[in-house]
Amino acid sequence: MPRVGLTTARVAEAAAVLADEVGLEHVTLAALAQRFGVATPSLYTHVRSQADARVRVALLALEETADLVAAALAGVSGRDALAAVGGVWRAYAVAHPGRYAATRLPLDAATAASSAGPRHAELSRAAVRGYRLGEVDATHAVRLLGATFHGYAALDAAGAFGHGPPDAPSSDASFERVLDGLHATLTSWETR
Amino acid sequence: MPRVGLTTARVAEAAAVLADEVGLEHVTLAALAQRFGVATPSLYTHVRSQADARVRVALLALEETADLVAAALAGVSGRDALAAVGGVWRAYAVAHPGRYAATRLPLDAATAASSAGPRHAELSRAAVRGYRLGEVDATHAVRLLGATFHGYAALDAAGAFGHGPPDAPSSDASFERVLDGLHATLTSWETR
DNA sequence: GACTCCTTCCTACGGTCCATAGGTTTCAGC
DNA sequence: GCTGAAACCTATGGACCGTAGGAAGGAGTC
Repeated sequence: MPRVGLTTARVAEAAAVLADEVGLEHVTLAALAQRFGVATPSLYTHVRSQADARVRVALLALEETADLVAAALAGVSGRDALAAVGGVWRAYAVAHPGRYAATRLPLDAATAASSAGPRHAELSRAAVRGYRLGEVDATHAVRLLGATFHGYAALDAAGAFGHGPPDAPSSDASFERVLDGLHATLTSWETR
Repeated sequence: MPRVGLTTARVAEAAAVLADEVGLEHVTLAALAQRFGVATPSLYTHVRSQADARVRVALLALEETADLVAAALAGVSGRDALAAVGGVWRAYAVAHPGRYAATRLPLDAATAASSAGPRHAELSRAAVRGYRLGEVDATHAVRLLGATFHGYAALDAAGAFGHGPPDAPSSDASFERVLDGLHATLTSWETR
């Protein structure tokens, strides 16, 4: 029997592809094994459990999005920087719904610390650097950005913006207004 | 064998309690049946499937939160109204994590239309009424509020605000700043 | 080129759960 | 007491997770 050449990384990658195709909650080890042409238990050499496989999708997606955000942020500041970060998440959530959902998984402290999460925090701080905020205010701003962008992506993914009347404004239009709002808020962010 | 007296409503209520205790993803029909002292298949008289049970938790939670928001909004406007709506969601997400998670489930169009979702949209519109926005801008504002509050609750629930350094500002403090930001944005929300 | 041994991958298995099929019992109303 | 519609049951099949223990591929050694 020829060996397939499984590795932890290849399993994680396949899990990510599968997640995008069928949704993160349908990423089963059975389906992954079938995709590799391998018996289910063989995967346990490379992944500890089903939950572990999903966490690895999250780590992979966090790395990917961090790279995308870093690239999008190059050479821009102010509202453009906000649009860059928000745009990456919005586009990623549409293009890779399973991976995006994985980024919303709660990670334990050690895993979170060694993930690209801290890099995301750094990138967000960089995105608001142009607004010349203090240390603490920058933290608040990073949280505001994270909450807004992820909340927006989540509502969009859940179809919440499509449940209204047909003449309602488009999600794109609302997103521009959201960026306007964030920009205005950060521009005149007087310290309390 | 004495009958337990199951009804769809009682099953949904039990599912909600269970969801808060063990998490929405662990709401199994087996666990529900055990809680009632009943065989698993007996539940199918009242609920179509496991997914149906979870959707019913969502509908129940949307009703509950709509009532809470309506009560919190009574007699307030402006920033206080924003704080009222946001405060309800934040408190609910902490007090009823399983129910809250259920409110994030995607619903099909018919279910969404007959849920308390439209009432939530109406309530949010009422919350921003004091800012005297136009029809379209009000829609944008409602989306902004929804995205921000739910994104914030999600990040908080995922522990994203606890992964930072120990001297980072509290989640409560950031939330106040978020309210400030939303208030400032809506106050000077010039039409494009 | 045969040997060794680590690793990969296998079969076999037990357990939990969802969901359907079809029978039995409870109980309200007559 | 009778009847019929429920509620609730047992039996069953199927999907999946995860463990145990064995067989086989293949890299490195002599």
